[in-house]
Formats: sequence, C-alpha cells, structure tokens
Amino acid sequence: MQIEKVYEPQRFEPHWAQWWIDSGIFRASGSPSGSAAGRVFSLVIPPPNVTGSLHIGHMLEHTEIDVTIRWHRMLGENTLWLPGTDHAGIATQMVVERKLAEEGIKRQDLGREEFEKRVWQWKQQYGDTIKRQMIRLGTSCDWSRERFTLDPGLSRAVREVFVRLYEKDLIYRGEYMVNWCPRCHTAISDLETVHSDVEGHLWHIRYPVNGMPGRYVTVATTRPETMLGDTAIAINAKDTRYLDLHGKTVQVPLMDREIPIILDDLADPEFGTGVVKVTPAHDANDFEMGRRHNLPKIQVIDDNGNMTAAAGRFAGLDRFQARKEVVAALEAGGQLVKVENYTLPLGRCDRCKTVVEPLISTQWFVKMKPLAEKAIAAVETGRIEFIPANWSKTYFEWMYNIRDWCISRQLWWGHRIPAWHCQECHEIVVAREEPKTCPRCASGRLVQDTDVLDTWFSSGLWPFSTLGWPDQTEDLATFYPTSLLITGFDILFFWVARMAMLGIEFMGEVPFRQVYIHGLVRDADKQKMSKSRGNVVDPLIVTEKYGTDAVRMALLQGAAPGTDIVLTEERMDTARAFANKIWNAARFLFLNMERSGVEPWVPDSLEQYRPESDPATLEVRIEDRWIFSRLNSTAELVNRAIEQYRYHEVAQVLWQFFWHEFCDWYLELKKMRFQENSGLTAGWRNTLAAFETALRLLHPAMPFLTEELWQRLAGGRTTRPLSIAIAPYPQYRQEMTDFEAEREVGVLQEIVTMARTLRTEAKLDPKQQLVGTVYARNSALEVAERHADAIQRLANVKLEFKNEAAPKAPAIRSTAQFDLVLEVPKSHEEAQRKRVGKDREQLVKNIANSERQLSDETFLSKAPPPVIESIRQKLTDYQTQLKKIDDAL
RNA sequence: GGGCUUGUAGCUCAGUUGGUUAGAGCGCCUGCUUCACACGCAGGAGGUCCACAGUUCGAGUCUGUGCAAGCCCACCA
Repeated sequence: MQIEKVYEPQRFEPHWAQWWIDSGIFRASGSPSGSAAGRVFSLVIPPPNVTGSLHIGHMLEHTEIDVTIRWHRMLGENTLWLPGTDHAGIATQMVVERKLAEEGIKRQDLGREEFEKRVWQWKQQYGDTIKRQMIRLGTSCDWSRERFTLDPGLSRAVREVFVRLYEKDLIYRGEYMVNWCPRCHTAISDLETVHSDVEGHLWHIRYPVNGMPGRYVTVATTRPETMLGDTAIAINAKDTRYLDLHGKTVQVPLMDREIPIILDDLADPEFGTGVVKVTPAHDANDFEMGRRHNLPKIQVIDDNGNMTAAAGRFAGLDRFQARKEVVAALEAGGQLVKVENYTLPLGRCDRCKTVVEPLISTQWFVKMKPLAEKAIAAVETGRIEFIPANWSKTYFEWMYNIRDWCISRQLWWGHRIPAWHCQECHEIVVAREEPKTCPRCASGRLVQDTDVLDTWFSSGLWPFSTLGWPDQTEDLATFYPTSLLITGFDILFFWVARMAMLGIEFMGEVPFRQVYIHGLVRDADKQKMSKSRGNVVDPLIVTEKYGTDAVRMALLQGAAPGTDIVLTEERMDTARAFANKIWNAARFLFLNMERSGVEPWVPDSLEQYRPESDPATLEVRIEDRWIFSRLNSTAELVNRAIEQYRYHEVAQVLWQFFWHEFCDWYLELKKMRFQENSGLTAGWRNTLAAFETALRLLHPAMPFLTEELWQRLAGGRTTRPLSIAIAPYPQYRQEMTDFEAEREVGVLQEIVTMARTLRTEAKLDPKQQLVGTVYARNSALEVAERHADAIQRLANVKLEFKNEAAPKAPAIRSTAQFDLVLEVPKSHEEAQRKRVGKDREQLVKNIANSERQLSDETFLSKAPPPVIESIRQKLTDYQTQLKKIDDAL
C-alpha cells in the first residue's frame, strides 16, 4: 500500500466532497444569506448522534463566501438539514451588483425591462461560475426559468404564506414612515438600519409668532433642512414658559407659511428649548404627531435624497447641500439663534452605508404582535431552548418591543409580492396564481405589484419550505420540527426569530427545539470579518493552503460557548500540523503493514471489537489493553462534550488523545512489536482496530482526512459501511475500562519521563545508554521490571530493580511509590542537587499547606470527608517524598 | 438611555456544580536531522487569576462596588 510522504489535502478533499453527495450520504444545506461575511466560518459541528462535516463554499471568484453543512441523515433522528434556499438568488444578485458597479449604471436608469434583459445576459456570462458554486454548495437551483428568481418550490411556499397571512389580516398595506435608502432606492426594515453616533450640530432657529410682534419661539433641530416641510410647532402643555402661546400660530422662516402651535407630550421641556418643530413627512415621531393632530404632510426630500419642488428655492439640491444653504439663509435672515455641537445617532443602510432618509411611502407590512406572542411563549415554556441560555434574554427583549415588519422592497430581484392592482377600480387582489380579471370590476387590466419581498421573508420559511410545504410530504412529517439550529447571533432577529414566528404560525409547532448560538469569527485583531472591512479570510485560499480539515479544527478549537472565534493563520498552522500528525501515524502503520505482510483490514464489527490476546502468552499486550481503555474514556468525554455543545473541548480531547497518547506512547510502544512478515497477528488486529476507532472518533472534526485514511485502511472490503461518515460513532463501553492497564502504563510512563528528565538535566547525550536502578517496596517494582524492555527503548536506560530503599544518590527522582536513580558523571551532580532542592522547596510548601488545613478544626468539621481524605493522602505522599529527598541530599 | 459579554502565562484562550502544586496551543530557552512525522522528538522557563470589599472551613470559580474593553438594542428634536 502506498502512502504519500506529504499530507496533501487538496488531493482528496474535492473527491470525497463530490462522492458524499453522489452516493447520497449527505444532503447539503446552507444558511439563506450569503452576505454576512462574519459568518463565513460559521461553526458547524454535528449534533449528538449525527455525523456531519463542514464544507466551505465560495461564491463568485473571491467576492463572496458561505458555509455549507453536509449532514448525514440518520434514520429516526429528527435532524435533517436540507438544501439552502436563496443561494441561487443571492449569487445572481451579486453578479448584478458587481456588473452594475463595474459599468457604473444605476438600476433605476435602466428601466425594468432593460434591467431584466441585462441580468439575463450577465447570468449567461457568469452562469457557469454560479452553477459550479451551487453544485459545490449542494444547492438546488432552476436555471431553465426565464426569470432569475429562486427555487420554484420556495416561490410557491412564499406565495402561500403571503396569501394566508393576508387572509388572516396579518399582512396589510399602508402609508407609513419607512427607512428609505436613497442609493438602493428601496425601503429597508429597522433591522437593516445600523445606527452610529456622529458629531453633528443642534441648530437653534427662531420662528416669529403671529399676532405677537417681537415674540418668537426657538426650536432646536439637528436637521434644519427639514424645517422647509414643517407643518406645526409642538410644546408641552405643562411647560409654563409657553402658556401664552396656546392656540397661536407661527411663521415658518424662509417659507413664509403659517403653521399652528400644538400641544403634545412628545415635546420634552427638559430638552433643548422645550419646543419641537414638527415635520410629519420626514421624521417618525413627527409622523405620529401629525396623525394625532391631523397635520398636513409636506414632502421636501424625494426618494433620491434631493429636495422637492415643495422646498421652494432649495428645490433640486442634494439634502446635505440643502442643509448648508438653509443654515446660511437662516443666518443671513437673523433667524439662527445659535449652533451647538451635538452627538446624534445616525441611521445608515446596512448594505451601502448611505444615510437613511425617513420617508412616507406605501409599503407592505406584517403585523408582528400576534406572531411574536406565540414565539415568546415557545421560549418561555421551553419548547425552544437557547444555548447558551442567556440569549433568550436578548430574544425576549426584541420580541417584546417588536414593531411591524416592512416586507416590501423596491428591488428588482427576489420573490415578487403576489398582489395585483386593478388599473380600473384600484382594487388590490392577493392571490396564489395570477388572476385573469378583477374580482370587483371584472376588468382584465391587472398589474402585479412591482415590489419584491424582503429576503428574510422567504428565509423565515426555510424550516418547512425546504421539506416540501405546503404539500404534506413524508419529509415534512418526519423531520419537522428539527432538533437543532446552529447559527450566529448576528442573525438572531433577522432569521431565527422569524423562523420561530412563521414556523409556529404555519406548522403549529416550533421549527427547532434548540438553538445553538456560536460566536462570530474574528480576525487576529478581533475585528468581525466583513466584506467591507476587507479582512475576510478567503476559504478557497485558506483551505487550499491548510486543508479544510485543518481550518475546521482551528475553528473547533476556538469554539467555546459564548465567545467569539479568533481565526488566525497561526491557529490554522497548528491545526494543519495535527492533520499531518494523523497522516503520518497512518503512514507509519501502512509502511509497517507492508513490512509485516499485513493486508488492509478493519474489524467486522466495529462496535463490538475487543482486544485479542497473543496466542503464545494467552494475554492481551499491555499497550493494547491500555489504548482501548484510553479510547473508551476519550469516546466518553467526546460524546459528552458534543451533547453539551462544548465543541472546543471536543477538539482538545481529540487532540490530546491522538497526539499525546496514541502517537507518543502507543505507537512508540508498538514499534518494538512489529516483525517482518508476521502476517495479520492478534497484535496487528488490535493495532488496526485501535487506529480505526480513533479515526471514527476524529471524523466529525476532520471529515476528509479520516475518510481518506479509513477507506485506505479498509482497502475496499464490502461488508463495512460505505463511508466512515455512516459508521457508528464510538461510544463509552463500561467493559472496556481497564484500570489495571492504565496504572501499569502509568508507572512505565513515569519512569520513562523521569529518566528523560534526569538525562537532560545532566546534559547527557541522548544516544548514550545510561544505567539506572528502580527502587521500590511494592507492586510498582514488579510492574517496572515487566516493562524493562519498553523503558529501555523509550528512555535509552538499562535498568536494574531492587526491592529496597533508595540509597543516597545525586541523580534521583522519586514518587511516593518508587525511586529512580541514574548513574551520572560526578561533574553533573551540582545541577542535580539544585534541581532536587527546588523540588524540596515545593514539597515543604505543600506539606505546610496541607498540615495547616488538617489542623483546622472548622475545616475538619465542615469539609466533606472525601476532601479531607484526599488531603491526608496527599500529605502522606508529600512526606514520603520529602524524606527520600532529604536522604538523598 | 436599556440590555449583554469579557478581563487568567509574552500572545490567543480553556478552567463544567467553590476543594488547595491554575491548564492548552503558539511564542521563548536547551538538546536532538533517531529509519511515520522538523507541520517532528525530548526536556524546560514563565501566572500577586483587573482592583477592593463580602459570603465560606476553603474563592480563578459565588455576591457587591469600582476600573478597563467590546457588543447589541433604542423614534426624543
């Protein structure tokens, strides 16, 4: 059997990825949004009893990346992750955005028809790239359709949900203040608006009061240009400063318009001058006030962010330019009282960072209160559980303060709203299929609403739409509700909360039982990875360089619950070293199999294997007993860690076991067992079974490498499972625990380590064989003697064994059980003495500490007996060792 | 303004229900190119667990206050 000297993941990873899909072992899934680069390396680990693997995809030549999970479908387990939803749409969207940017065109300049034509061309041009990507992601998409929208099954589900919500009166269309992005030319939801504090000004403007010559009111505003659209001035009824103004009107400076002074609680006497200008068309608060007082709405800024004709002489100016000119004009006219520096929160578009303009427009909304109530209850009653649990607090906070969700977008891709407007009678028809005639006036002139839905609307249907809903499919019956959702907190509201609400509403049951929230991946400077920051790790480059398994392992190591994951090249470097270590352990075994004439082999029953005894001695070799006992503990720890979502611990335990037990001790011990042309002996079967079990343990963490090695190890046998991915995951078996073997190997390890330390301290050549003696008056002596060969090999020390007390010697190391004395040249005695002196100091400290406690009456009466007992035991050990050291000195 | 999180070795972080010599990886120091692996092997140095107070026989761990850093939410001009 050939095994390459260098570990080259590129040679087998693509092969297995494709094979897993082709052979039906995995179905792929992905999160619906590919845009949040912070989730690029969303940590994906299989839930309990499910084997899975992470595959990192890459969209569109280094511009976008996403993660795909391939889950193994386990019969009877309600954990199935299905093809992602919107990947095709998102990929298209990205092509479009890129091309628009490249060619410097705006969508609105093209017109819808021309736009769609271009999109089609670009799609042809980039179709192969996208398609390749989709295949790699395992995502379905339908390329034969004329329109570039999404998966047809999903489109159907989206229409169905929309119609049902509309029928239940949970969707309405209305004129409201929305966050408008003048660049994207669309309304965006509250969640897509990001706030940041900016240094601004508070301009104090004087409005003359009509009928009261010389009387003015001064208002403070951060947006003077909106004063052009003022339709009232508000004061608090309780504000004694302005009692004389009740019922009066003021004159809007620069506009020469008369507006009323109204009384409203929103005017806070404590803030500014206590007087607020009211601009119902450009501020959410003012909009509400305008409703309460029936004020007219004057729109002075249009949807491009420019001043409208209503802005008088400022018409046509950009809104920021208009601000400057308005301020200048006010100043010239003496109406500007003063300017203060002021820090204010400014909303920007999440996508393009353009300052959001609050505008009145007609949009589609979902009523959230009724949906939220059920979703809150689901978490309160524990039907949905967050891990870590404190995320439920964040969830509640948002849910309790939820506002209606603006779902219409003026974008030109995505799912179009299934509503048709009658051109004759203006009736709005919401329907699953395009209506032929208007149900009210029978006119045939129906035009579909041009808006599309917020992408999260369709994403929110993911848990059931991917299972075939609205059809009552077998998948739906079997796999809804799913057991676990693994995701990042950055989309808790966008996605998780909405899946919860929509799932409960349409399925009558929660979409998932548990939500594991992992940290965001951050770069070396702890910055969130994002496209705009440009600090995104490119998975194609990184997986090419380190291997997918190594990247995955690096993520795993940093995946402690509740913390972010810092992904650095160093970490991936060491993870690759680990992968290489596994590879070379395999290489070592394969080379020796060849020498011994052993064919590829794995046990018939992976779950039932027990180490076999040597026909000559009728005993199981100690190292075999030991490694199976260690494998067993490792399986126990790993399984428990997975159940508790302690993924970093999974990584740590696997690492520790494979590197520092399997390689450092087991394989080293095995080196002296292998013989040329021995054939498949019991010892070989034990070795291969142990390695095979280790591979299965490692598989969820390092899927590609373990599949490759496992297939080579099994060498094409047909009775085995098709893939390591569907082989049983090692479980704890009580009968495999072998305390005796662990103790024996423990003694061996101690002696070897002690000998090595002594040797290094004495600065002796590793190649020079030393002579030493083990002194003990208990069973440790016999154990040591039995393993003299192994000790000699591992530490290069020839040992004698004496059942007596250790003599005074310079090079001595002691445990409570035994002492090891090495013969070293006199010149090195001083170094030894220093060393022993240091040990002694520590022992004296420990003894004092233990004695203090054991003489404390309160401690003895209050501490639990096992704790007291363990301290007594330790004290005895310390004292024994101290005595030995003192004797030696 | 409301909520959340973090502060442990030079760096990045573990440390489960409080139990007495606080761990890992990287980095650093020493020695080794030993026939699986220098992406390696062996050995080693390095920490007043942010500060103060409290609870307790016992605190890195629990409570409070303070200091420092970060994140999320929020319509007050």
